[in-house]
Amino acid sequence: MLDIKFIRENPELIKEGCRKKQIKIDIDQLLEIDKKRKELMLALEDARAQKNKANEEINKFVSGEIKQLHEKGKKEVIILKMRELDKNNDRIEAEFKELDGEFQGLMGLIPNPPAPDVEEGKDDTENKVIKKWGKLPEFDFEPKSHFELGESLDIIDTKRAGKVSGSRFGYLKNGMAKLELAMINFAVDFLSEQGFIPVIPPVMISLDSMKGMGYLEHGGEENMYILDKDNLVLVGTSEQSIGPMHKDETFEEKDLPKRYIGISTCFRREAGSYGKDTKGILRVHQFNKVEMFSFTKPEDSDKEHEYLLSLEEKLMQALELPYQVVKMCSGDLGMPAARKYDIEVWLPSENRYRETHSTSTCTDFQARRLNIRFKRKDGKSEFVHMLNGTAFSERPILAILENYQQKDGSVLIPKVLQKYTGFEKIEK
RNA sequence: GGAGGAGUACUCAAGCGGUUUACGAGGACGGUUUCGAAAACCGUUGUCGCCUUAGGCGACUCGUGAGUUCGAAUCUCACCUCCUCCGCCA
Repeated sequence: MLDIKFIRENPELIKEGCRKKQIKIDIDQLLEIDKKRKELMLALEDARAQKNKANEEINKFVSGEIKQLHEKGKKEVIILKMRELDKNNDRIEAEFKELDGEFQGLMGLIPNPPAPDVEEGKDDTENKVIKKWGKLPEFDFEPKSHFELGESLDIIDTKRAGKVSGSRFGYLKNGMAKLELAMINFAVDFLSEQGFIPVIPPVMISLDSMKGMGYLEHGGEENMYILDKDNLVLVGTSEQSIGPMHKDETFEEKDLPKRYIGISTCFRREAGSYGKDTKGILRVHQFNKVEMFSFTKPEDSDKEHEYLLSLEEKLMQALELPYQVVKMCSGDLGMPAARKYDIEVWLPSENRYRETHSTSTCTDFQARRLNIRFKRKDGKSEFVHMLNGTAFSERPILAILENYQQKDGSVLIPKVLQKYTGFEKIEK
């Protein structure tokens, strides 16, 4: 949700933001509705004020004295007047509610405009690589893909998962299961040291919460598992569960930035990705992820975004995996994001980089919807800024398998993870 | 699943149809005082809007939403959340 005051004052900027994100919304129509809505609101307030005033008249003649009024026939006159006021009130209120519904509906569809430094582009083909790190591995043998390794080492089982659950699921077994736990523990330890608060959040959240995070509009619900009977949604990332934690709350200025690490399973329907990445577990309906989430003051959010990116890089560097950083163009940003960076890891089997991390700043967009504020020293309250970023998911493990594979078919474990796994190698 | 009880501002907490402008206490912030601090005292401490120079004024706000009434924190209904007891349970 954007600030209507800001839209009134900067309509061109908002129009440009919508265009850059390739979302069609008639801002002029919105402003027209806003104007009428405001007039109606004033009329409604005035009508209510009249009613309240008339009521005060009656209040002057409480209990016993009201009988006196009655005798004089004055009560009937006042009450008749009240009925008139009531009618007027109801009429304006009904009119206002209708217009307000229209207004809120339109407001809910306007995306957060891209940050000024984000380049315009239509889709992911126009994203820019801004950094490369690490040396690509060289093999003196034909490297296997993660799913070939998974099968030969008996650590990933998609066949049986197909039998039990369907496509895009997998069993992680043996060394793979331990490696995943090791990576989660490593990330949690690393980020705890940075002051992040570890959280295992609910993975089912209310539709309201999901709406507050801005992921239900513009077809977003297509990618979610919605539990109709219970009005719940399975989260696609723990961000969706952590953001609404502080709904309707006001932080003290000294408590910001507030940083969390969410550890959760994530669920995605992957609608519209038929035929893509069908082998192995690169793209699955269910995976575990460690996620960073920050609440900051507005003036700190850009700095925080760079900080989250730097932490993601440090994590990848600790695993010694070659990666590149990609800055997303405007057309590839979601509804709430103002700026987004991806980290893509090198996958030898595909001979290209694939996304493992993503960090976004949503500025005050989500905070406005969820009503999350903070109080400045002078007592004024403002909306916080909210940011998120991946620490680790299952994809980096696949990258470990492929980048650390040996000629004999075994896989070495990155040094930093060895104390967590308790072994240095996965072998048959 | 059954039976009860409760949700009031940042926190605790009174009020249970009309002198409520939501009592009171604590916390936080600002001020007076002080060499400085404590204490004391005086303010401020929800959201939206209108007119403005200071500063006024209005609407909304007692879990949420409807309803009864001239008038609702207070009465009625529905829903949400929490607590206690019973049952079931990792």
